[in-house]
Amino acid sequence: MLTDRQRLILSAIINDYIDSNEPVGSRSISKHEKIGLSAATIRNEMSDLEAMGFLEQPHTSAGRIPSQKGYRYFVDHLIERGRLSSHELNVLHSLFSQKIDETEKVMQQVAFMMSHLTNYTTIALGGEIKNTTIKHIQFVPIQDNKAVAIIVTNTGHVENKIVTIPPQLPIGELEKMVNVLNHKLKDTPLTQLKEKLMQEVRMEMAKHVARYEELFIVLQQLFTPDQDHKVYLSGTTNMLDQPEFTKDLTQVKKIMNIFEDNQAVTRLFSSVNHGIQVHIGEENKLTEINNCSLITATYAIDDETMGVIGILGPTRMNYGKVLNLLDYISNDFQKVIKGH
Amino acid sequence: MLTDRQRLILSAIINDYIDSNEPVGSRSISKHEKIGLSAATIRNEMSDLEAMGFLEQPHTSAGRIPSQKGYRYFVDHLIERGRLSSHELNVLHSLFSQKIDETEKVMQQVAFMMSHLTNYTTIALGGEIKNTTIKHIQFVPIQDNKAVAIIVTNTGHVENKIVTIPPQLPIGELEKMVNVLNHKLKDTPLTQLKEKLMQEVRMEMAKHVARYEELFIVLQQLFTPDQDHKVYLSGTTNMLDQPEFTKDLTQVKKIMNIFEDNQAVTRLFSSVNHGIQVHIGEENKLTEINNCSLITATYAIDDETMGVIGILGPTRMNYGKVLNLLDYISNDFQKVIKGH
DNA sequence: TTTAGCACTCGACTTTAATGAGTGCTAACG
DNA sequence: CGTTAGCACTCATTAAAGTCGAGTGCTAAA
Repeated sequence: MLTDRQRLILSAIINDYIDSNEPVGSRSISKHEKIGLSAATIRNEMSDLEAMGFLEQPHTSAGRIPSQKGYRYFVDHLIERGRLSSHELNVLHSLFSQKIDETEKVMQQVAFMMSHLTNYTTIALGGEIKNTTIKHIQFVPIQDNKAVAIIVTNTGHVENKIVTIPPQLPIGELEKMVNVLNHKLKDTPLTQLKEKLMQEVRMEMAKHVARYEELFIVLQQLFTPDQDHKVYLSGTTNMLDQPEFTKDLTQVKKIMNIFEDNQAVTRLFSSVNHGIQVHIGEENKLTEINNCSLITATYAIDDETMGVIGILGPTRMNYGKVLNLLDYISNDFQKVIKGH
Repeated sequence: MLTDRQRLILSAIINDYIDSNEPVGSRSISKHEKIGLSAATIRNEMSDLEAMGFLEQPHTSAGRIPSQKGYRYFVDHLIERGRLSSHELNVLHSLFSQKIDETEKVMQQVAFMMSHLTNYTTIALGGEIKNTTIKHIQFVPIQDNKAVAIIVTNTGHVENKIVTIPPQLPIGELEKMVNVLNHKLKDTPLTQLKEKLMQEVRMEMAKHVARYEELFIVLQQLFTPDQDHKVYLSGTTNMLDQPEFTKDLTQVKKIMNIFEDNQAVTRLFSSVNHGIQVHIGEENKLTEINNCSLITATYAIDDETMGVIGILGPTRMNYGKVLNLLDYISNDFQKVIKGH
């Protein structure tokens, strides 16, 4: 579809634009080492590339900028993956050597480092429920009729929720229920939880526990998935450094408001697939970020998909750099969690 | 120190400036209903007020703006507290009627509403440890040598942390330790925790638990206060609506970066006293917000101080409105937590 | 003590002109 | 036939000059 020369030129234009955020002119391209052509020739090619939809012209007498289609082609075919710089490697290794135990802290740290290495906003989603199993369930009474329900998963995550206990419940019934729960639900994947609860647990409770219907209602409350993903953010203000956003603050506001809204963030990530993915401009779910690109990477521990890291920047973002970093993090993430 | 007339004029100027964000001129003040004076007279008074340090002049031929001292005097002596508007009351009542159980959710909700009612940024700090006591301690093993330590407080808050268990610890020793802990630490205020741990618990463990030194190290890790306050934010982007900040984005960046840094936030709130407090401009701990004002209110449940809500805006913020709202929330906060 | 009048200041805004990077097109060149 | 030099034209950006008006300080009169 494109000649080698056109690919070379397109690539040069996009790379230049990513650096400068200014329409790229024919003359500056013709000066590139690898291209031994005059500005006039470049102009002809540019004109063709524009006709094919890879480039756009902000106004008649300006240079060209990449179109969404241009970026897509660039990401899919032209991008050249480099090595990480020694600085990047140092930062990442310092991260890996930290042996942080709590997943929360790790997430926060990873997000922090990514945003600092890229100068884009990093969004990390934790706690994918796939393959997580229940390790332990417990109720701790805290007031007359309230108790904290605590659920521990095999990943060491602790979920807790305050529940109301039916009044005048005979002492011991709660304990019986907990026994049933632990017996029946231990090692149950969260995905099968609901199902198992409604069937096995219900039956077992009917056998052993007095007033089980009331208690069962409590359980249903407890296990209904109110949990949005936990969102870890870092570098949100990096948005303010991008000249394309600084010009229109209302847009930055809209974008940053997304960060405060867990639901919106979850929606944004709802179509993320396994591995590394690039969502360019209007390919994104939320119109607010239709001139941003979001690069997502799922990460896993012991081959269990755990969550997603996303890097959000302008469509004119440094795809190569971000992809390299995410590749690295994504592959070696378990090392961090497990402490090298 | 100030005549009644001067107070009236100062008040009028500040109120005008809060609305308009523009230097206030003598003519506009002389038009005020309550002031039956000509612009020339106002000018003389303004000149005096400036000499006394309550007003400033951006440049020779401009109106006056309040100085920090002016705001301080305004807040301390001139501010008139009004009633909440019916809209505000509605919003707050809808909040109170929600019966949300989890403190986390409540905090988030309160922050959300405050930021929407004020159009300033709201920062809520949860989990003041004063008067919180320990209700239950437990260890749940999750891998060979790891366990989740869970601490439940009387407020229903659950703290959890992953700890490493000494290798080849005889089964049962962990349990023994937990028994000791629960026995000795139950109902201990968090403030006395460290002390009690080092003395009573240590002794008791020495008696009953094998290899207690190793386990004790684990405990020390567990109870060291790594816990920054949990920070709930809402309306961070409201900063971008304030014209004084829009002009200098680097400043907004600095401010918003604080929000991402738990430590900085905690420092910012470190000097907060009981009740409602106004921190104007340079009175604030962090230089980044030296042209902001922070209004803080401690809130309590059952007379136990729980945490702080802070509203952050430009020094030219609507003190009256915010104070009214915080007063209300602060007094009736328990209702929300307890579900009316 | 208050006020009207007046000259003066100075930021904000508008207008105009100059600049220059970039294009498209045409004609010549190898 | 692809490539390139030349040239007229476009148009955003920047700078300079000029206008406007809100506001002040001071003086003198009520």
